[in-house]
Amino acid sequence: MLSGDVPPNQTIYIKNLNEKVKKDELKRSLYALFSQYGRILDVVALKTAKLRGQAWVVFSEVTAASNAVRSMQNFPFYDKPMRIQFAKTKSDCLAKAEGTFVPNEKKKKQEEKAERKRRAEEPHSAATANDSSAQSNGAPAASHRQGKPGEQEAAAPNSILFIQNLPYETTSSMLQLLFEQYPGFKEVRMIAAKPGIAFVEYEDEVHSSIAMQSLQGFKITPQNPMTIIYAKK
DNA sequence: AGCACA
Repeated sequence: MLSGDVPPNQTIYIKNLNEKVKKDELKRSLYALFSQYGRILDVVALKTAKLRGQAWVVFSEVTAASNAVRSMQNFPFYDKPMRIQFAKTKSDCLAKAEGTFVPNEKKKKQEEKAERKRRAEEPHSAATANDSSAQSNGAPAASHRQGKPGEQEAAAPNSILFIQNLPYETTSSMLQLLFEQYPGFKEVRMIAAKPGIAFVEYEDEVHSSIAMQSLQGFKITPQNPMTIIYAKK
């Protein structure tokens, strides 16, 4: 019904993703965005002809996946509304975890597919279209639970937030994806000379406060729970 | 639109 007739499971399938976004950035942003809902075990995205614009996010809990499907449905991500369903088949990382992983099946499937295609196109032995360009990268690993909010002393409320403890590789566009979820968002500012921190501006203190509460301790990587305080005036 | 992971 709601989620494309696939029964709930730990993996969500996302389509209608912006195909211009590089695979690596896409994975990181998806990780950042979806770790709100629970521990993420894997993010899979391929840029092959048939798999671009789609991704899989594997959660450690079905409930997390369900919440993600519900809450992030049509979320404007890189200017395109995400379409989210449950994945049709079990992710390899889950099969591996429970010891039911069968690497042969995958090979067989690929062969069958290639053969079918070959037969359909040409009865003779033809060359196969080899479009596999998949590679793994420094993708997300399992994260810990959401940390408790930082214990820093509260400055006076301010429409500008000061973010600390960001991973070195954080970009302002990544932060924007995160912070623009909350109403009143205006802009993210980072300083090239000062990695690990950022300023995020909202229309007023009310809106900045809500975002602060919501994203306090948010982890872009498992080692980096962000600390958010009001910027000094 | 499109359901993979090597």
